[in-house]
Amino acid sequence: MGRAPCCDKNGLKKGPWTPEEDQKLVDYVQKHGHGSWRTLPKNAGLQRCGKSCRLRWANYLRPDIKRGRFSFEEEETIIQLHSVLGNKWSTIAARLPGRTDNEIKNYWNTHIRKRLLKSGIDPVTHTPRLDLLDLSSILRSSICNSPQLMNISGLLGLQSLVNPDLMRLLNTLVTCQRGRQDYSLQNLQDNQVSKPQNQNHQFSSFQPNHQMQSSNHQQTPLLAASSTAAFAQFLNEAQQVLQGNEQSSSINLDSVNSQHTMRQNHNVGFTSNSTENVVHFQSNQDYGSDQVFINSLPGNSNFQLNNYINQDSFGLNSVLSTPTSSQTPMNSSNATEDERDSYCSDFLQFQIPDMLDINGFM
DNA sequence: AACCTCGACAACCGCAGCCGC
DNA sequence: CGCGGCTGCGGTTGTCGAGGT
Repeated sequence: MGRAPCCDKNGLKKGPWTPEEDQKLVDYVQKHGHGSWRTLPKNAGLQRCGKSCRLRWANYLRPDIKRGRFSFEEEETIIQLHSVLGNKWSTIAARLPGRTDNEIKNYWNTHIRKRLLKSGIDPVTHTPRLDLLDLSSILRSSICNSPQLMNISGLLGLQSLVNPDLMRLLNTLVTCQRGRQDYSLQNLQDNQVSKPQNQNHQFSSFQPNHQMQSSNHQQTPLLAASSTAAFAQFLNEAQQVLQGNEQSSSINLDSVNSQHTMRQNHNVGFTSNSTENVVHFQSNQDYGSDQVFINSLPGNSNFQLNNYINQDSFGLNSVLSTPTSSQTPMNSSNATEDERDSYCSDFLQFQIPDMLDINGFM
């Protein structure tokens, strides 16, 4: 219908607001309320269009606006809400008192989005991105850092707790992976000699990423395709085992560290096209009790990210609840940006190899 | 010291929906 | 019911300062 411009552009100022303009706007709104934004600038003696005034008031001058950096709880809430609502910034802002949609949008684009990408998560779909991931990174350090790790159950120290079939499957995967390595066991051992500290970390394969990086950088990078094929083989065998294991379709190691249950688990599920079995690499936030469990789940056959909140499998109710304080490295207002990065990449449990340039995907 | 790059965030633009006339 | 104005919303751009070269 040929929309008229929001205001007469002639003679109206644009760009950053001066303190004098801010004061005029604040004084006027406090005395009269904003009323009609269209007529406000004239009444307040401002050479601005009403739209500009409304934006300035709503995003900056409003008295109930909370300034300063976002807390971890706020950030967590934003991520959860965004995974459900998408770019509904105003709706998200309604759940964060004192924060504006513009502020949240900016924070998302400059902080959270990049962090998710760095962690291998598509910020739009909140699912892992195969094109960014090297699945082998999850197990690589184990393969390369410990000559005895061909026995994964030994690596995990869990023989008495874990279904031996699961251990055999993990061994299969590791063997498959290892067969693609160009270097020999001797090289691995030499490597180990050069990094004796790793022998003290039986759980090194499931250490948070920031603890793995130094060793990873010295490994021969594996192609994602090869690791995907290996993983497909692994899943195929997993399916067979699970089919023959009807009494328990869920092999869950949660009990191993049940004392460290967390309020929120952010689980990354790898699913195969040929099976509904999902392998979760789940990281607890205490940095010391990472877990692996295989679960038989119905549903998607694609890569998926499941956010389980209080056992509510991504229910809207839990997402929309006001976040409560949780014991994380992020709670402290003293948490540094690095700590936030480390934490986030930990619970998302993905790591983009440095050699991959993800800028092109951003 | 000058220049460049990049991150952060304020502000603008244009579209869509709502509502009153 | 349709038109036009107003507001809200989301995407994008502009500006500025800090840090690096």
